[in-house]
Order: sequence, then C-alpha cells, then structure tokens
Amino acid sequence: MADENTEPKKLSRIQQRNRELIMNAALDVFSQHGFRGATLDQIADASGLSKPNILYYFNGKEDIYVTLLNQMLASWLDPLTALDETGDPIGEILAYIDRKMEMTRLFPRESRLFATEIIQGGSRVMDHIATDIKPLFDEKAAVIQGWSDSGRLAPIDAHQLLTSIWSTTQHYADFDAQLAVLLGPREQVLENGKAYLNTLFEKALRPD
Amino acid sequence: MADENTEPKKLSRIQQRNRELIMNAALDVFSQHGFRGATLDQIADASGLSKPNILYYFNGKEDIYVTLLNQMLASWLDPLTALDETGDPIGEILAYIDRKMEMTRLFPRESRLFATEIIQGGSRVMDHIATDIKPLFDEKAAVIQGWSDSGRLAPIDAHQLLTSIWSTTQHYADFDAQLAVLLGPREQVLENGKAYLNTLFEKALRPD
DNA sequence: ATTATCTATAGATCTATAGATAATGC
DNA sequence: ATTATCTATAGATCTATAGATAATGC
Repeated sequence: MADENTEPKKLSRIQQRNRELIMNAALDVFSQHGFRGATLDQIADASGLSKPNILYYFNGKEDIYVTLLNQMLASWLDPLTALDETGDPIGEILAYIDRKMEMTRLFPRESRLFATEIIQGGSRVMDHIATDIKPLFDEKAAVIQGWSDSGRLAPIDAHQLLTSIWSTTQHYADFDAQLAVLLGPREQVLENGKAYLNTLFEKALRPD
Repeated sequence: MADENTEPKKLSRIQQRNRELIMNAALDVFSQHGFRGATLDQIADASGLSKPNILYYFNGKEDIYVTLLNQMLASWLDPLTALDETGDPIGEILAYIDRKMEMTRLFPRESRLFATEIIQGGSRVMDHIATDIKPLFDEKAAVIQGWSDSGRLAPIDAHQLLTSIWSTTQHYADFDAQLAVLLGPREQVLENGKAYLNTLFEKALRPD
C-alpha cells in the first residue's frame, strides 16, 4: 500500500476506454456537485458502467477525483507556459488572454471543477499550487514586471495583472449559468468577452 | 402547504437568536461544501444546537439553504443600486468597484456561497437572477452605455464592463485559498487588488 | 399553556467489498 | 488463465420524525 504509484502497467483497450468513460462522467458529476456532493451512483449512471465495475477501475471515490484533478492540472498551465519573454509585451499578454479564453471555450467543466475545488478550500490541490503553479506564476510575473519596469508596458503590478486575467477569463466558464441569463447565448458572450478583454487590457497596458 | 410565506409571526428572542446561529453556521457549511455536500450534522455542530432542534426552526435542509440564499441576495446588489446616473462617470464606476471590494472583504463566505451555487447550475437562484438581478443589471448597464456613447467614457461594452468588475472583485473572495499561496496574506492582497483595479479600470475607461 | 429541546429511531442513501459468473487473450 | 462484470449486501452516514421532557411566559 506504500508504493502503488509505480503502475505503468500497459492498459488494455477496454481498460483505457472504460477509464476514459469514467473520467468523462466524473468530470460531469464532480464539476456539478463538488467532491462531497457527488456520488458513485451518479458517476456510474453518467458513464454507463455499474457501480462495482467503476470500483474495479479505481480505488474509490477519492481516487477518481484526485486522478481527474491531476489529469486536468497537467495541461491547465499550458497557456501561461507559452508566454514568451522574447516576444512583444502587449502582444504576448493579449495572446495569453486569447489562449485562456480558448480554454474557457473548450474546457468549461474543467474550469468549474477547479473553481469549486478552490472555493471549497482546495485541500486536494494546495500542494500542486505551491509546487507547480506558484513557480510558473512567479516566473512569468517576473517577466511581465520586467517589461513594465523597463517601460515597455504601463507601470503595473504583474502579479495582480495575471490574477485579473485569470478571474476575467475563467469567469465566462464558471458563471456560465448566470451569464446565459444576463448576457445571452454562450458562444456570443464568449466572442464579445474576447473582444472586450482585448480592448480593456490593451488600453491598460499601453505605456504612457 | 400553498401559502406559508405569510409568516410575519413575531419571533421570540430565543427564536431570533437561534435562527441567527443556524444561518451563520449554515453559511459556513454551505459555502464550504455546496448544497449537496453539506449535512445537517455539520450545521448542528457549527451552530451548537442539536440536529432535531435545527429542524424545529427550519423545515429541512433545503429550507435552510434557500432562506440563507434569499437573505444574502437581498443585499448583494446594494453596491450596484448605488451607482448614480448623475455622478461623474469614471468616479462612479471606481466607487462601485470599491464597494464591491468592500463586499469581498466583509462577506467572502457569501460570495463563495453564491459562486458555488452558480457554478453548480444555479437552479435555486435562476428565478432571482432573471427577476431581480437582470433588470438592475440592464438598467445600470444602460446608464454606463450612455456615458460611453456620449464620450464621457471610452467606447466600451457596458454589459461586459460590469461582468468584468464582478469577476475581478469577487475573485478575491472566491479564490482566496489560491491567492493566499500565490500572493500572500489576505488583507494585503485585497489592498493591492483595490489599487490595481482602480488603475486598470481608470485607464481603460478614460475617454480619448 | 406554550415554546424549546432531547432521546431514539425509521427509512433512505452511499461507499465499498465479497464472491460468483461471464468475456477475452493466449 | 486472466480480465472484466454482475448480484447481493454489509456497514456507515444522512434527513427527518415521533414522542417525551424541560424551560419559559402569562
């Protein structure tokens, strides 16, 4: 029970397919109800597999949840990783915003899963945040701060800038249900949001 | 069972105190776990009352939750209501941001309760959003759009502007756990955030 | 007398496992 | 032979109620 993470055991085709079915169902269920609110029954129903069969593939509810989170977090930072120190400052940041908006468009459930987890204290991702997210966050913030300090961007707090980019872009996924009532259909809202954010940050970042 | 909302029955001092204890405990528990994830046991523990006693004051888990949401939503829009058409456009919007940041500072649990509810589909507040929030949202957006169209603000999509103010300000409450790791202690983060948002929106809104 | 609280428990829901059976890969 | 799935169920947790008892307000 100590070292069970050494399991690159080749997965059979069935294994692979069913694990994917479960992950997808779990994403639906956990992003809608959070960890505590979700049940294996719901995941079983959504995946089309029986409850005991699901526990044949995973060691339990928490195992499913943690596996799902890890899988998702692995690609969550890609848009920020791609921020290029050697590029044009404003162009780089606007491109980063576009990539984040694309994440929102393609992976709204993942965004909501992460949001719920953090809102509820984030005990299962805190390690990940400290270990993986913070270093990248600080590194890229330093790049942006460098641009700002050297006058290639307006004077700005880079950490706060990144925070506001996260909040504005992820909001379109997380508060989808509210925005559908207040602003209209999803695709259109995202399109308008993208244009708006580009204008907003372009004006705010332009030096002088 | 039809018209039980006619209950302005004067509450005894004990009634009032215990209902408040329960509301406060429920805010803790529901904002941390969402509706499905919360249990009466947790609320009982947090309030110091017994479980059956809690059900003496409320008709059940859902009754507690809905009462809490309604209570909270009643004041949630106050900052927006105060936006004054006859004031200075940029000053009014920056003051609105300050009020929202103050809500974040004073009522982070309420913000997280609302966020979790919306992320999870918002079935229990959709009516409220359509009936109470949307009209005010549209009215104030029209005011701002008027300012923008008449050149007193930069050209801007007022609905999107309000959306981005909500997302940026509420983010400090909702993603508190993450920001504590990435940015540092809460009070300081809020202070920096307030200054940052003022600069950001001031630059973005200035005409010309 | 009325209001508030407690003990005890019914009945539903949930996670997880045991053990049998069916399907698949050599 | 090994992998995958099913039936049945144990044991824990949860919401809610019944019915008795204690506290409070006239």
